[in-house]
Amino acid sequence: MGKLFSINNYNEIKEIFHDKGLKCTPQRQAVLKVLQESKGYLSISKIHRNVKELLPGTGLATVYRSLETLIELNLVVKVHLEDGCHSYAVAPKGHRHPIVCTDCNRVIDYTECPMEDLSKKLTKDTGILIQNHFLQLFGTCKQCQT
Amino acid sequence: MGKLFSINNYNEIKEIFHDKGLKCTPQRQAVLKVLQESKGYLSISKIHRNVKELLPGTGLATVYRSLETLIELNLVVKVHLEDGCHSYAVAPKGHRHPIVCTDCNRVIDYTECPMEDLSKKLTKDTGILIQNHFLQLFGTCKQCQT
DNA sequence: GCCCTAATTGAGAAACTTTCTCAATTGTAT
DNA sequence: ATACAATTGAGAAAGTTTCTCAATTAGGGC
Repeated sequence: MGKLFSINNYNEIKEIFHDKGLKCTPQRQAVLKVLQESKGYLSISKIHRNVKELLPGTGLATVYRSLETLIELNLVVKVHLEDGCHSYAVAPKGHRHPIVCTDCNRVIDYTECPMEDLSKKLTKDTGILIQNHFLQLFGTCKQCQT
Repeated sequence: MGKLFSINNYNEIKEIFHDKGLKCTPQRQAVLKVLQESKGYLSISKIHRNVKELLPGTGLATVYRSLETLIELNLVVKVHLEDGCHSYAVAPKGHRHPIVCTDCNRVIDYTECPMEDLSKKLTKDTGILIQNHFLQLFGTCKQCQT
C-alpha cells in the first residue's frame, strides 16, 4: 500500500521497519502518526479512536500489536501515570525525561539528566550496578499557573 | 477481633486507622504484615496468596480494598515495574527511592534524592512548578553480580 | 505489473485484572 | 452486652489485554 500519511520522515521510518524484517503497514504508520501529532501521552482507547479516524477499520488488537512493535523499535515509549494507568508517547530522541503537567496533560521534555553523576556515585557507595532508571516529573506548567 | 499478628508497632498502626475513622481489621493487618515481611515488591496475586496463609478465607476484593486503604494512609506505595505491571510495597519512611535488582527482585532503598536541587533549578529554568516526581532505579545488586 | 510467501490484520473468543453489589459479619464506642 | 456503621466474602460485572485463525496485504523477485 505504500506511504499513506505524510509522516515527517517516511523513508527513515520505512527503513527502521525493514531493517528488522517488519512491514511498514498503514496501521503501524497511523499509530505512530497519532502519537507524533499528540501533544501529550495518549491512552490505548484514545489512540484507537484517533487511528480509526485515519484508518476506519482498524481493530483494537492491531493497536496493541502496533504499539508493541513500535516500542521494540524504540519509536514509542510506554509511560506510567500517577494513578497507575498506562499511556504511550513517541520516544524522545536521546536521553530525556518527561515532565507531565497535571492540569493540562501536556508534556515537556527535559534533557538534563541528574542520573549520570548519581549512578556512578551510587555504584561506588552501594556496590549496586545501576543499569537503568525511570524518572518522571509532575508539575504545573506556566499556562496552568493562573 | 483485636490484635491478630505481632506487627512491630501495633498500637501506632491501630491509631492511624482510628484517626481516620477506619477499623483495624485482621485483613488489613494481614496485608500490611505480608508487605512488611517481604524483601521486595509484591504483586496482587502474591499478596493474596500470602495473606491467605495468615487468614485463610480472605477474598481477593478485600486485598484490593485493603491496599487502597493502606495507600490512602501512606503506609503502602504502589509501584510500577519495567514491564508496566503494578506491585505494592510498604511505604518507605521519609523521602526515598527504591532500587530494584532485576535479577533477584530485591529492593534497596536509597535516601539521597537528586531531585531536591534539580526541582528548584528546573522551576527557575522552565517556569514549570514541579510538584511531584517518580524515580526508580534498576540494576544488579552485589550478590547477583557473579 | 504480476506472482508468491510470510507477515499482518480484523473479529471475536478467551484470559486476566479490577471494581461493584449486597447480604452477612465484625470492630468499636457507648 | 448492645447497637450501629464499617467491612467482608462471594460472585457478578466491567474493563483491559492477549490469543486464535481465516482472510488480507506488503515487499521481493521475476
